Amino acid sequence: MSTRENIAAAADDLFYERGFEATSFADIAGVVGISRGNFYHHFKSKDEILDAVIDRRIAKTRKMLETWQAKGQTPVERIGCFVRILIRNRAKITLYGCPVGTLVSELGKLNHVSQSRANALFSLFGDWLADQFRALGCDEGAALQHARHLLARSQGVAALSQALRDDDFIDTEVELMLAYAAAAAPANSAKGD
Amino acid sequence: MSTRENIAAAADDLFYERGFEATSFADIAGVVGISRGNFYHHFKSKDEILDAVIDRRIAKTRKMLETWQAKGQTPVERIGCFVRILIRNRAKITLYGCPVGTLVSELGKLNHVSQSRANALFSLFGDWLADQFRALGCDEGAALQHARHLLARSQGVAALSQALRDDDFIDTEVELMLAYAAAAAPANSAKGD
DNA sequence: GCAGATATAGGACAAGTGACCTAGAAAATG
DNA sequence: CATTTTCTAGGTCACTTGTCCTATATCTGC
Repeated sequence: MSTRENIAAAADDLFYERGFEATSFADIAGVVGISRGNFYHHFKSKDEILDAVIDRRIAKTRKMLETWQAKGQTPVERIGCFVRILIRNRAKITLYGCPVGTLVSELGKLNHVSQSRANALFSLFGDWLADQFRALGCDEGAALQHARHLLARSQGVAALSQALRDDDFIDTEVELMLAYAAAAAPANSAKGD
Repeated sequence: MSTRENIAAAADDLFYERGFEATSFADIAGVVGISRGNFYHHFKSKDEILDAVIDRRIAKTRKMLETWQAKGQTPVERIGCFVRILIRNRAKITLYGCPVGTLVSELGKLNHVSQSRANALFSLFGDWLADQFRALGCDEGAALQHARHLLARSQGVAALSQALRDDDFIDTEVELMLAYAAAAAPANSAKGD
């Protein structure tokens, strides 16, 4: 892996674990094992590193969504893949929250130019989820609403699990979200509504 | 209002709008209109200001919950008061997220000593919500689960509304949460389940 | 009006920040 | 091998941070 990629990878972790502003060049340099002055050969500024980190996360997310999509499962099962990230990444989420949500929140408070770029991560998940609900037979409006609903629910679970520390809480909420997805198809939603 | 209270009030706003770490003494001094050196007559450190801010928020929250409790409404209506904070504070939430959630998240990433103190704010809302569900006839376990569920949902809505910007989204989710509360009483939950 | 407590201003401090520069090492290219 | 390009280390820069100090102002009780 190139030095540039090493820097982006280290920054990715640190921005997640400590936050963007709280992470210094010295911190990243310490992890990568290079000198501080060397940064500016690869990135012109800290903001440029942030953009590289966001690009990295977008690429990783895209790949992850494609994997879920290619598995040939039903839309409900694919939505299950999304929901179960909460379980798969439970340890880190309990400590640092959702990587997307906390970054967008911090950049928003900092009035940072790259907030809109970070929001693209939300759109990535949101659009993909909406596709699944459309595949379930939902019309455009319902698909969007369901997608945002699950996005919000997972954000909430991540945020609260950082405060609580109750492992059962995540499991319970994941089950509820899976049930929500299963009941979202138009034929079923009439019954549940 | 005393200078000490002025400092705490200004810090309260700034910590919410910009974040704890991103807010400097110079920022607070600018808002209050005093000199930087004057702080240390009222607070020994920045962390002490943070504690004062948390105390302030706890007191305000307690008062708010008491108001809701004293209104003599039904438990479902009281839960509605909680859910509708999202609408009442929509403008600020869209810009800065939930004051409780974003603070707890930031302090968690900073490994800050006062994170547990900030978590008390979550407990305040959580315990109160659990009381309402208990009043609805839910047993201890169900009441706790419902309370955390709504807490998480409201966190998620706040987090997502900072990214989206769609006013309809908040309204839709609030309606769904109100419906959830209305259906939570044991007699009704059997029907909905 | 005086003495003591309280409050305020403004400067100084060391430490850390992002940014920049230059000299030299390493790698690639001819 | 020589030369050009790419990379790296370490120092320096101006600036900001939280913290602390001292001199002055304001208020309070006698």
